[in-house]
Amino acid sequence: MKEMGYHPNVNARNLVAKSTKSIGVIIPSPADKALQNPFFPEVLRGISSVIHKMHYSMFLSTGESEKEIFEEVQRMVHGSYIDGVILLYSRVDDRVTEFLHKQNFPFVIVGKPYEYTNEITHVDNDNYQAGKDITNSLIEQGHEKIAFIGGANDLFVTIDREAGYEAALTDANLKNSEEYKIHTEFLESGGRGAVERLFLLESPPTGIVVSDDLIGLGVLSMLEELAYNVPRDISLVSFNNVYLSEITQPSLTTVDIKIYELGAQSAKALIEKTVNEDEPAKRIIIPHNIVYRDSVGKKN
Amino acid sequence: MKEMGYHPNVNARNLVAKSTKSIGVIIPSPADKALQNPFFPEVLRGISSVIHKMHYSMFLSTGESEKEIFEEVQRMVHGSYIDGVILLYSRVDDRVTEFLHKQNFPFVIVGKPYEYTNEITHVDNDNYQAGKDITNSLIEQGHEKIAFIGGANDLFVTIDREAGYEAALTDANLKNSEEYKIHTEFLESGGRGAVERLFLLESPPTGIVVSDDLIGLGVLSMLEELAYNVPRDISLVSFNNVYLSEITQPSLTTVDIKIYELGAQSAKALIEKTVNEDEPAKRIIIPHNIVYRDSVGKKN
DNA sequence: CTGTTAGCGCTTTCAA
DNA sequence: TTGAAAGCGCTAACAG
Repeated sequence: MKEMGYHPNVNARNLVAKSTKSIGVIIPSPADKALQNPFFPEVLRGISSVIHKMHYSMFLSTGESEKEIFEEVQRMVHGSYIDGVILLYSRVDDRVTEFLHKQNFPFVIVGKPYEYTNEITHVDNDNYQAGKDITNSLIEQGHEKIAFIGGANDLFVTIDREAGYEAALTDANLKNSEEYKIHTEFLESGGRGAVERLFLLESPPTGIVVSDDLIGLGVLSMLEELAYNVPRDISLVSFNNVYLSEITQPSLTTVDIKIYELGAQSAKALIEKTVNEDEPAKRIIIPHNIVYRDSVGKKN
Repeated sequence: MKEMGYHPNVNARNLVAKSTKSIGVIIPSPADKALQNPFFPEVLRGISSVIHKMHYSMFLSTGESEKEIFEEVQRMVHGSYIDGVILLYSRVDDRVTEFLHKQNFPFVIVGKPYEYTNEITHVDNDNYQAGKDITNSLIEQGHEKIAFIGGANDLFVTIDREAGYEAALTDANLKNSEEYKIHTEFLESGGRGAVERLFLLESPPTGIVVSDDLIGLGVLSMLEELAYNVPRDISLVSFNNVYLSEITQPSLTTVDIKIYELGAQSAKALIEKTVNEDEPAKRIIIPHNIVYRDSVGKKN
């Protein structure tokens, strides 16, 4: 009967099984910007590793706008393209999250949900603690004037890491001034001015905590142009431990947030959820650790 | 009838329509390595832009091994998960290409197919010409001793770019020596030795053509560690014009191969092929141009 | 234990 | 123009 060359038709099977063994992965809009950050390829790797192991497939959604994403998610969910979705972002007042939650459709967030924190399975780092740890690593080297440069501040990562930075400062009885905090998309020209202003201050910082390796790379380049030497004149630390941070000159001290693991665990949790209807919501925290490299010097 | 809240079921529709309006995108194995290179996120962007416009979806295949990829492609094709596939690589003696071609399944290659070049639709740059052009840009600055550092040399990109480099040298009556050519995966420690050896030569190069921005970044970092100044001591050019090349210190002169366009055109061609059974095979060449930045100096 | 049948949700065809 | 019916390829339920 099934001699050479028979292959089941997925659509027919899915139709009756009411399951597609596919999951949707949603990249934040605008996808073109997001994909610039090595964070995403790396989560994707993590996700796809377990996806494959479980014989699932992966639909990638990369809308250009929030609206486009929302529509695609709607289509995917209602059309039963997919069994579940992984959200690679968490934003304040996000329609997609709202929708998925209302529909009671299986989904997990990589990051921290804005609302319904206890009802939505999410996998995240302890970004507050990570912010504290990395800031302390600067304090331990004698730095007392430490600035913070972060990306979009409607993102929880930024908020949490910044809060950790502030807490570390406070714990060490160090000045915690607004002048020392910058929020910028580093690729924009605006970022440059902000960094320059930092050094025009009466008492410029000797250390900088940057919320992301990619921004860190931009800052590094800026600093070099402005003729500051890292780590001699100024120390720099960041987050993510993306492969870039190893290659830069000097290499970056950064907190390794285990991006791959973030992806793998989220996929695992999602599949469990799709398989078992009433798998409870949970929060999965991936431990971080600091990777010490060459961008930090002792305060002299 | 169709008041609020009706959504067609894709599987039912696909079953009868014999079309899924989905395409598979195959990332070369091992996907984890490949995804490190910003090239892929960027093609993905290009692909997804037209995919969305046409209301198609995108299946991402990211196997860890050649075998895994092959199996997934088989599953996707036979199970009619997808209407067509985009191959993001072209390798010598590739099973996947062989399979797709034998099956007469719609697919396009980003790059140059090894066999059946005239029967397989592919979108590519003129990498030979690009290699020539970028090498000439070095020659025009007075450089006569120019080295070439390339990645895996079973990839057509590398081969073509290297051939262009050699042609430019020959055309200018310059020395074309084997000692000047290195093939390496820059992330491996081996690469370092190879670069060091270059400068131990009796007559070390004053310019380097690197086959890829990512490798370029690695070389840049190495050079800095070895205390060579770019562009003062040595000039560096590369390929791809990935966002990184703008951010490095110094920024990289590189050939812009329009990665986004590569992706967009391949998706467009594929969809045409899936829609129209006997759309003829074609070769689509995306024009390149050189982006001049700060990594090149005049030979002094 | 093997074989037959109903039905998944849609589109397309054909009849009214 | 509108409505009923057949069938896409499979799985699950049921009968033999």
